[in-house]
Amino acid sequence: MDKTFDARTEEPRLYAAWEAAGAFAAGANASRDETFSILLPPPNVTGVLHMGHAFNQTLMDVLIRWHRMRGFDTLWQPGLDHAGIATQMVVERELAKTNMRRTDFSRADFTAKVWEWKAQSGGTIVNQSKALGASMDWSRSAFTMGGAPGGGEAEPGPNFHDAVLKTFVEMYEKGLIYRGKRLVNWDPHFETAISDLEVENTEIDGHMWHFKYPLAGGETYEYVERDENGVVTLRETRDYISIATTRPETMLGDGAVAVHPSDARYAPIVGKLCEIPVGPKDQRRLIPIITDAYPDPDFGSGAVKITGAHDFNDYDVAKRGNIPMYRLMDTKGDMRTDGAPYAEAAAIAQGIAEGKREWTPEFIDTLNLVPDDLRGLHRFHRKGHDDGPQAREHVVRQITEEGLAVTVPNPEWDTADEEGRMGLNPVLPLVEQKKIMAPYGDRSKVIIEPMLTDQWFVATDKIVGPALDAVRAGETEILPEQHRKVYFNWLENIEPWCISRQLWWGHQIPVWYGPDPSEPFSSPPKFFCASNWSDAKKAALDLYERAYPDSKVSIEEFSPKDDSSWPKTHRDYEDIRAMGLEGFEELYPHSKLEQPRRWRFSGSMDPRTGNRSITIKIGRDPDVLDTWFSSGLWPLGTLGWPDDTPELKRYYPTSVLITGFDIIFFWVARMMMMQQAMLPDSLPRLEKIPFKTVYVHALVRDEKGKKMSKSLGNVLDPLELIDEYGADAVRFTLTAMAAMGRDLKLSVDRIKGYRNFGTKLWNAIRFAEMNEAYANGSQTHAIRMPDACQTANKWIIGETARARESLDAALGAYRFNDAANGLYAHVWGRVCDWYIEFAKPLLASEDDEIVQETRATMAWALDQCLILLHPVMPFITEKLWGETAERTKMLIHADWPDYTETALADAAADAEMSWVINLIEDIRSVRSETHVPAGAKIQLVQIDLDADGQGALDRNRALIERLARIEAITRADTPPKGAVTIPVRGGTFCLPLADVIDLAAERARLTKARGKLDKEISGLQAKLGNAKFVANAPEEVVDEARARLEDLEAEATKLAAAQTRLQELA
RNA sequence: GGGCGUAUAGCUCAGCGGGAGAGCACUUCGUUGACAUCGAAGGGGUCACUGGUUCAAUCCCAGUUACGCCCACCA
Repeated sequence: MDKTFDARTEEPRLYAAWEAAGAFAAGANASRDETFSILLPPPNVTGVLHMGHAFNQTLMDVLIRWHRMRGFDTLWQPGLDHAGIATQMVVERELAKTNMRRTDFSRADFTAKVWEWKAQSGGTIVNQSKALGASMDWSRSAFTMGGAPGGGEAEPGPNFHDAVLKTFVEMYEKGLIYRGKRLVNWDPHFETAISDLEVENTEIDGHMWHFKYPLAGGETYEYVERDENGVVTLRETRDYISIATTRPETMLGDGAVAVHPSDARYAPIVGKLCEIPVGPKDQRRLIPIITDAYPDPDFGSGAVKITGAHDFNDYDVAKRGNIPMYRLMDTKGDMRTDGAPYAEAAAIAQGIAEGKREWTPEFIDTLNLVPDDLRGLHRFHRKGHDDGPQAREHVVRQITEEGLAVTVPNPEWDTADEEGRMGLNPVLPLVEQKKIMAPYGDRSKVIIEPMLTDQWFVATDKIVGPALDAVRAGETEILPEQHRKVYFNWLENIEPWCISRQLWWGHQIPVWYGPDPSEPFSSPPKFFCASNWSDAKKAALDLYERAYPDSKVSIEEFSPKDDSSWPKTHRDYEDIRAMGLEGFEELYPHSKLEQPRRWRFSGSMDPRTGNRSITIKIGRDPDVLDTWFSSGLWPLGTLGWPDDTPELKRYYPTSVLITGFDIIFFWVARMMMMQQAMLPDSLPRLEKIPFKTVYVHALVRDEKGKKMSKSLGNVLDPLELIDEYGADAVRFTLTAMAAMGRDLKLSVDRIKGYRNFGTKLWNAIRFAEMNEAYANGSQTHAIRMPDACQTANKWIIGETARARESLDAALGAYRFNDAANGLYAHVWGRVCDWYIEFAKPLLASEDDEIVQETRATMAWALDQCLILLHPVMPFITEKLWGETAERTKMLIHADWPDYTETALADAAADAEMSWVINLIEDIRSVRSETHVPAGAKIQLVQIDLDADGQGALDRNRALIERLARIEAITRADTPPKGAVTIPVRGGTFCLPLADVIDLAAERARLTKARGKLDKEISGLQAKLGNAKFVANAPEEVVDEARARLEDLEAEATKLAAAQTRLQELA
């Protein structure tokens, strides 16, 4: 055997052997009925393996391998997530390299490109997981877009597409999914809505501007400010109301100014109109001053402008107060360019404000209240763009120039002399530099714009109940427990989930739109929700035939050439208007197309027969579903649902989900809701819940505790680490550091240390090989636990049983760090440090029985190490397993032991070996402290010894002599002069070191030892002297203290005697 | 603003009601035929602070301080 394990060449070979043997397949090595199943949280197709994956896959693999060896019917279900935005982004970036954009392609052509990309470079992460040793059942690999159009036959795994559409349709039919115009988070970069969870709030340096909204008609009022005691601190006549804002560009869409009902300062002007101070002077809009509970009188001026279409708070206020809302921006977040010129739009809005006409939701999109000079500009100036001032900057400038900014005195004005004041302004506009929280898209890193658009939502409040109940009842256990609270907190306050995305890559929403028969040319549309075209068509035909009994109805699919954006831009709107109504006006003269439609309604009447025929084109919603909607179906979808597959019966509910805390909301909570919503009510609750346990692991950080990130350059690449130290070392490190509930700081030193641990094991086996422990005369003997006589052999058998029990207990409780550390301590600290050393003299024995027994014990004990270590360090252990003997099974399928400490441990042997170990350690310690050369052999003198001690000494003489480097053990009645005393349980030993001993050093040693002993003795005495302790403490605690005191006192006596002798010597 | 968490050896962290632990680092010694990716011995801690509960507190409770993280709409 070589001196070390060559991980780089051996690991891939071993992995290939496992794969070739089908060792990972579901049910492989199953010898009992119980199942154990884990779903891999599907990595993004775009993904590469990072430390987080390595960590979470290691933990899963440990559990899977452990259960597989225990004979469970295991399934580790792998797969990939199509990752809508992320993937589309990657492919668009690729296209950008050749100066192409997504919109240069048709939707079908673009998605074909994505599929192509997926086939080429998607899923590299799969092979990377293999390097880690992950034993997933690759034959069952799933994909969240599996079965979707464009994927082709090559796409393996279950038909996820069918499952997703079925889910949508069912949820729609049950009223769990609805469409509505609501304020959503809009990503202007990707031009899509995103969910609340995809928004990251980040603190940035912002400004707060203060502007004056003049009262209509130059009206004035007494503005009075008072302190807490009601004393007037400011009184002035004002003709304006002061507003603070961080987003001046949204002023254009204001519908009102709100103050708190209790705010006395503004009471005189509530109900009056004020003017938005932007736009052409003669077309300024007037808006009402209203009251609402939302404004905080103590913040800013206490007055808030209400822009319902671009702010979540304002949206609520506007809905409460029926305040008009106007969308100001297009899908890119630029100021709108569509619709009528400003003058026309403003006049209509003015009519609404004055109560002359009613505001309807249609105005949100049809009225463009952006002044002509600002149309087409960006919302605000973007850092790093050299395109000058944008809407925000212009608004601020215009207001300031007009003198409508709230001002503060210019500090320079006061200090300047008269001449210096030339060209200075006595006052400056009030602009506060302020930290503000800005919403960013988690992928685009662009500021999110709240936008009023039509989207699809899941009525989460209707499906959240079972997800909460399952955890509350403990039917799903969340570990560590602190995450339960986080889970509850989020679910108890859950908001509707926006699931539509204006992307191309994803599951297209299975809803077709058609006209309402009573109002075929105006909104709202009729929905035909069906999982395929023919069902949708059938539903449409059914509806329209009933609606138009006199006509012959035919249904066709509407397919616009370009359905790239939704909602439609102005240009699309014009196009559609131009396409006209195809000759049906006579029948429905009131029709007026005001909005883009995804349907066509046309008809004709034969003037001779009077027969009417109607053609209706219904069009499919171009949007796709949020990726998390499909990954939310991961448990059912991967197992073949909606078909009633054997896998579904067998492996659902799954045993444990291992995932990071960052996706508890995104994924875990949604899976908990969706599986239970989709499984039939007739199923027992426990059979609907997707996981018995959710183990939430912490974050892997760098060694300084920083989050690993590309921009910081502190990313540790698991593949590089595996290449350098081997997968086993990386796995062991991650397992050993996986203490529940705490982030782990990963350092290369630690990995190196565990690589050394592998080498240690390797060399222990090498030693056994050299000593023919495994050979035993025949090539293929079975390695069985021997019936040992030698104390050391009995002892290691008991220790092994202990190690197995505590390992199983640790893994059973997901205490991975305890599992790894226990293994480390057993293999290195007990087997290598002590047992192999003990075995050396035994193997050198002239008694062949002792030699054979020791060989057999060693082979067995080391075999157990291989078995117990295998889940954590699969490669090196499998290699050694094959190296040492001809085996009937690979280690990956070896039987996990079930022996117990009770059955195997021998208390007498344990006591004896700990006596021996203590003696050896004491002798070594004295040798080292008295500077006896390490190589020198010395005498050991036994002074007195009780029967147990004598027996232990006699039985282990060879071990003690070898490990403590003792020349010979002799007896004496009294310690020789100058000897160093070594008290042991039941006796005293001496090391006659008169010629080498340093009296002063020995005196110091004894004094120190006494000091330590005395301190502990007096502590124990005080404790035992306390009547309350004796009365109240459990009996065994008191007994233990007494016994310990006795031991310590005996030792102290011996040390005292040694001190006296030393004194006499001097 | 709400919630959660963490403070233990120089560093990274276990432990968590009855004797302060591990790995790394450090010091000294060591070519004892498994292993220098090693072995042996050792130094190093008022277990953040203040109170409380208890016969007993690093551990439980309350508060303080410091540092993290998550959620949230203060214009």
